[in-house]
Amino acid sequence: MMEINKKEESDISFRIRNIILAWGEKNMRNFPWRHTGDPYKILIAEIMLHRTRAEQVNRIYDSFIMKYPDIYAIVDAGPHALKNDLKSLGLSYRGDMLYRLAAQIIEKYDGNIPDNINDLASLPGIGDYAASAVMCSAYKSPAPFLDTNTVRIISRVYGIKPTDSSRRSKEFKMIMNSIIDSSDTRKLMFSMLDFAAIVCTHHTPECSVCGLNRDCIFHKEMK
DNA sequence: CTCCCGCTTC
DNA sequence: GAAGCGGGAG
Repeated sequence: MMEINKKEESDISFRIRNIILAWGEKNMRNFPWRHTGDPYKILIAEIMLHRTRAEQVNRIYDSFIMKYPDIYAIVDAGPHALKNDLKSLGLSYRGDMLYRLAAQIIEKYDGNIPDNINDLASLPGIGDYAASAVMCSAYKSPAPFLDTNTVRIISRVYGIKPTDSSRRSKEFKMIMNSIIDSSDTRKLMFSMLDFAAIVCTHHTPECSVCGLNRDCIFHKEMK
């Protein structure tokens, strides 16, 4: 009984992993923060991406990094200048947050961005998602990305109704870990984000061209 | 677990 | 109206 469930579970994880990775090979989007291993640049991207579309961030990201090449440039600039340069992204409190973030990294960590999930998540403006993104992208740790997009894929395929707390729930984290297994986590997570943004969209998902439709409970119920 | 945030895009 | 590579506060 338990054996069968476990096997079916791993079969689905296996198919999700490979289908998403194959899709990503051809369709993964190409943002500057996805190619760097510099924890600072990834941290900046995550602050900007907070509840903000990637295309929107992409418009200002390069010039922002040019203007603020490191954590000390952030502190030197001060909250007001930062708020002004982040204005087009909305959520104006992020200017202050970014300043406090940089100041705390300098004060507590001598300017070095922490390389463990607990210290990262204790920083202002950095929660589970951003901490995982830094661990995965900068420090090559298999940390899962659980955001509205990846949660949507899992909730649809597995038929679990998503709630506001799904992205922090143990259930979704465990499923995501089973999908990651020992694959290239960074590539898989970016592929998954883009798959959700392009195929498994919130409104009118492209189920007819979705490689997961055979396994997807959401799709089965829609037919 | 629930609610809010702020602007842009859909 | 709702939602976005979420995080913090209640």
